[in-house]
Amino acid sequence: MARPKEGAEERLLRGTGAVIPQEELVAKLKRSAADKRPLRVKLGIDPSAPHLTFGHSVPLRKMRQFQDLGHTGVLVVGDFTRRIGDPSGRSSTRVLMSQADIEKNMATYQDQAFRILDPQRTEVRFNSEWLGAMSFADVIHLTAKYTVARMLERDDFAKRYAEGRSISVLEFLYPLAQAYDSVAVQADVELGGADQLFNLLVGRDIQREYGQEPQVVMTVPLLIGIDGERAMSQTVGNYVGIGEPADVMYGKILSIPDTLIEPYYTFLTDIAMNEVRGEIESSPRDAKRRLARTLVGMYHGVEPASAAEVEFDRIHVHHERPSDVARKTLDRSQLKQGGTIWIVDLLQASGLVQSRGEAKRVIQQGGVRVNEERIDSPDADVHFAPPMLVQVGKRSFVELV
RNA sequence: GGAGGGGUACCGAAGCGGCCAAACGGGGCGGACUGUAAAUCCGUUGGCGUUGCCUACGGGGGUUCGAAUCCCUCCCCCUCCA
Repeated sequence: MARPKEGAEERLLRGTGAVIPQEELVAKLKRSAADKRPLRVKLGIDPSAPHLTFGHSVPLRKMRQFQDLGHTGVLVVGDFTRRIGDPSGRSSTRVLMSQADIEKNMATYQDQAFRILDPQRTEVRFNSEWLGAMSFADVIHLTAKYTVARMLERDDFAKRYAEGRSISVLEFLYPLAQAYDSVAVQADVELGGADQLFNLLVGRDIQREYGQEPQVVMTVPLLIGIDGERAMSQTVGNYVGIGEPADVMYGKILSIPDTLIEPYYTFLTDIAMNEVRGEIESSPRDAKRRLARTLVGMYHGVEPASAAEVEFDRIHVHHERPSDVARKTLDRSQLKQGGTIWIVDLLQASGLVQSRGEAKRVIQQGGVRVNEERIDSPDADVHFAPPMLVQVGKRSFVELV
């Protein structure tokens, strides 16, 4: 099982940020092969949102690489920490979550995570298992193993402290709790985003305090979201979900700014960079289409990927109606004498607008078409002859029957 | 325990007695343009067939012809000092 193949190290190191310390990783890999004992590779996940995104996929893919070499992936769900409150400090208003919500999110998480991971080599653990069992005395013992000065080494703590902004004691407990997770699952390696570096390092110290060999810390860069500016996040909305439908996924990828094409190839696909670099330069459009096809193919299959591409071209390049339009039934009591209906009522019935005011607005702005014909007056009545294709904007269609 | 700052539309943030359905920015939506659902530009952004009415500036009460703006009270956040 766990025997390093030719170039295994190189492959594991590709696309990583910090690997601390690299020699220890090499040593652990060697020993693992010699003892036929898989390494335990930990990744903590926050169960606060219902979907995994391409951002999550970066460390998950790294974990998969370890699994392909025979190692064990340990997903640690931060259900306990999540129930306690906000770890970030950037927003104090994060809502606490109930166990039921967490479990609901976890169901979709696992389903999505196993599109990347090898289920046979994955352990899923909830940190409430051990953190929930600790007594206050246990917690105090844990806190005694780390100093305030060292906590303040963390960038955002240092900065906030210097600026006189508040840092709650709870926030000091988070890195400790996460570090204790490493003790509990006996992690050999911990993966995380670049922003997790400090927390992962605390894990090493705490493991040592508890008499364990410190884990190797491996970070991966934070993926920039599809807005091209901020890190991918569900809160911000600039994300692509692993579980999203093929056509949505395809469209989102195609909308990324050109500067993201290269990093997305690097961190999200297995395609060798020298294979695409030229194309990114010479024809970003084609490079991006290939990227979209590749990624949709990875999560949905080759067939759905090309179908998504065809559909995208149909709607956005050729400006045709989509092949699959939602259908709604019109309540006939809204018809006037003579079988006509006020256009505003028609739009409301279609569900494409939220209010009459919005209906009138989009009409005045020239965004409404009925059976391909632009409607230009908010006072218009139209003759109702099902089926009718109602369109608002470029990409919202409903067929009324 | 003391001192102070603040809660405004989806979000951030101005306004501080009538000209406020409320500046500005972000987001959203529509249009133009485009290889693109990117960027850019323009417009629009509470509800109601609607020269007006209703709902809205943390909750409740009050002053006034008139309140987001003044007063009382309650709730909640934040900062500093101890």
